[in-house]
Order: sequence, then structure tokens, then C-alpha cells
Amino acid sequence: MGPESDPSGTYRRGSRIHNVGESGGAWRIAEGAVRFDTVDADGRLEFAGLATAGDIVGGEALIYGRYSFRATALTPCRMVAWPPGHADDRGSLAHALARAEERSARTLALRGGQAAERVKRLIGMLLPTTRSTVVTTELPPLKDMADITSLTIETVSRSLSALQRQGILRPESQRRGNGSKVCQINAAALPILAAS
Amino acid sequence: MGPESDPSGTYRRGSRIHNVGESGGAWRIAEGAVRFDTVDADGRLEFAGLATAGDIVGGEALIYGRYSFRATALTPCRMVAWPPGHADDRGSLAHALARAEERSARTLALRGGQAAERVKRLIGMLLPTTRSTVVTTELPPLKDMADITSLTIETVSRSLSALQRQGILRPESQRRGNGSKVCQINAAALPILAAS
DNA sequence: CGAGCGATTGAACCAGGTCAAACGGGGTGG
DNA sequence: CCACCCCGTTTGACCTGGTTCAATCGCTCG
Repeated sequence: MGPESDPSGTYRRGSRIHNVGESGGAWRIAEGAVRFDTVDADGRLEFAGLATAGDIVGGEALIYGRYSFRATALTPCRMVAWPPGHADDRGSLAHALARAEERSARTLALRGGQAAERVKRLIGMLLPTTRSTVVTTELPPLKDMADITSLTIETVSRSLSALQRQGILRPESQRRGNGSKVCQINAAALPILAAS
Repeated sequence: MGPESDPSGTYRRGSRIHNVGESGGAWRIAEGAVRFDTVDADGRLEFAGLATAGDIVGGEALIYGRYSFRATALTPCRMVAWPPGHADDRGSLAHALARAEERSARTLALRGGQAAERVKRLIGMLLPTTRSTVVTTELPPLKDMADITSLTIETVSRSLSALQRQGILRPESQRRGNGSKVCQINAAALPILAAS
């Protein structure tokens, strides 16, 4: 909450939002996707969660005063302070709790079933909520997609290639610079639930 | 909330706690473990979460008025109404939110890594919190353990056999009646974090 | 231009899935 | 009381989807 670490604002793909043990408040994701990681004793990172637009980040800090996870932007993000000072805390909190359970269930689903399905579902979750048929998005690095789905980068790459062959995905301006990939996605071809 | 569906009380292994769409309130698990499932259009169940002692069940009903998941007891459970009428709602809610994120991360971990590790971690989560070295517990049906870890029952069975061979697990009175299994577990041999 | 980094692709291997058979014990009906 | 069935579990043999290892590519940056 202190102004010393006001996270409101935008984050570039790959940039750190907060780290384990830092103090600060909670925010809501207005746009983009965020990954959480635990950091164990020897500094090893382990994927611990995925949050997208509308989800709350750093909710645990409301209680512990410190963040339990490391949060990193998977795609360009915009964050706003939460809960909004003026409003009904109880309602906001209960709502955040409900969303958290939903989010958890969806993330869990990214680690079950065949590789191609998992990648497809993940892309579905990363798509901006503007529901047009064709969307252009910058996908996260394969390493992130691999961590999230509990696959290897090679398998994720092969799955993406398969999606291209099926015409669901289309490389936009080819991969750019550091290898990051921008794609056109035929959203209609992805069977997404787009809940809530 | 309404007395028409007060879930306080005990549930046997395998018994339904609530179903999708039913109305009711939230509870805290005093003892035992619960699995959540989503139910899709054609009635197919899909594992959606795991909650253990201290976790909140049905938090989404505080907002939606109805449950979004089906909840089933994995092990004998005792539930109490939540939040406790008297106390600080805000604190309870924020605390529940923090726990939900933690729980989500741990459940996610049950679907990553080698089969034997996953099963070991799962057992670690199901152990009663009384931290003696050797514990006797009734494990959930293999089907449940398989759904949770995203493995097959055959693989779970083989993993359990391996744990027995390593002396970490010891079949108590052999499997009983319907095949359910009671084991002695050498808790000291399981590398658990037992957080919070 | 060369170094560096992420992505891609190929080939060999293996952990876990799949299929199938058998087991153990409780419940049921004769 | 016993024969039979049911259901969850166990174990074996085989198969395959995904991992692993390794080589190459595309693009940026120094």
C-alpha cells in the first residue's frame, strides 16, 4: 500500500512485478497476464500460478504484509491498485476469492490432457478479452508456456507449429528480435469457455 | 447460511458435500480433504481443486449464491460454518484469499514432475496435521488420486507399491472390503513443507 | 561481422499410458 | 453356509507421446 512500491502502471513482457518477501499492496490486472512463482531455499523458481485480466495479484500481502510469490508479466500488463479505496471491501474480497478458485481450476486444466490441447487452452487464456474472430497477440516466451503447462519448450514449439499447420495460428511478422513471437490467432477456432 | 443446507458436520470418504448450482454458504474444513470438480455440459466431471484442513469450501457461494463446483470428501471430513458469525469478516476473507493462492500453487505442483514424486506430494497433503512420525490414514480411492495428479490409476498403484518397497508406506490391515486402502505412513520419510 | 539468445527441427529413448488378466474381500441370494 | 458377483486394486506386456540431446536457424546487438 505504501507509495514506496506502487505498482500501478504498465509492465513489459517479461518484467518483474514484485518479488517474494517484498512489502506492498494488492492490485488488479486491468490488462495482460501474469505468472507467479515460488522461490525455494536454493533460489529455484517453480511455477505457482497464472493470472489474467480481472484477477487480483498479491492478495496475500493484505494479510502477511509481504508477497509470497514472485510475479512476472507474461504479456504487456496494466495494473491498478486494489481494492479501490472507496468501495465495499467485503464485496471485493469475496469476489476476489470466487475468482481465485475459478482461476485455480483453469490453471490446473493447463496441466492435464494432451500437449496440443494444453497449449491451445493456454493461448485461449492469454487472448485479450476483446472477442473478435481474429486477434493479434504477442505470445510469452516458450519457456514460460512450458513451465505453465509442465511440458518442454520443444514440445510447446511443436504444438505451436501444429496449430499453424491447422490454420488456427498464423505467425504475424515472423518472430522478432529475441525470438519472441507475434501471432494472429483465429479465436473462433479455439474452443474456449471465456467464463465470467 | 440458510438452515436448509447446513453442511456443518462430518462426511464419509466419498460422500458428496455439495453440487454445482445448489445454494448454500461457505465452510471451513476442520479435518479431512475435499476435491472439487467442474461439471461440463454433458455431465462430465473434471477435477478442479483440492482443499485440506483450514481451507474454505464454497467461497464462491458468498457472491453467486450458488456453488460453482461439486465438492466431495476424499477422506473423512469435518466441516464448520464460515465465516464464524461473530468475527471480523474482512480479516477472514483476506485470509481465505491468501490461503486460496497457496492452495492453488500446491495443487498445481501435484501435476508436475515424475509420477512417484507427485503421488508422494499428494500423500503429504492428505496427512492429518498431527505431526507424529508415523501416521495411519485411509487413502482416497486410486481413481481420485489419479484425477488429482493427472496420472492413471495403474501408475498411481505402481507408485504406491514403490513407496511400500521403500518402506515409506505400509499397508495397515490390508485393503478392506471395497478395495479401499489403509496405510501406515512414515511421515518423516516424506519431504513435506507443511506450510502455514 | 561475430556473439548470444530464443525458437525450430530431427532422431533416439523412455516414463507413463493402454490393454488385459487376475486378485481380494465384502455383499447378496439361494 | 456357500457360491457368485461386484468393484477397486494389482501386475504384466506392449505401445506411444513427450522428453532428451543435439544441430541449425533468425534476429538483435555490440
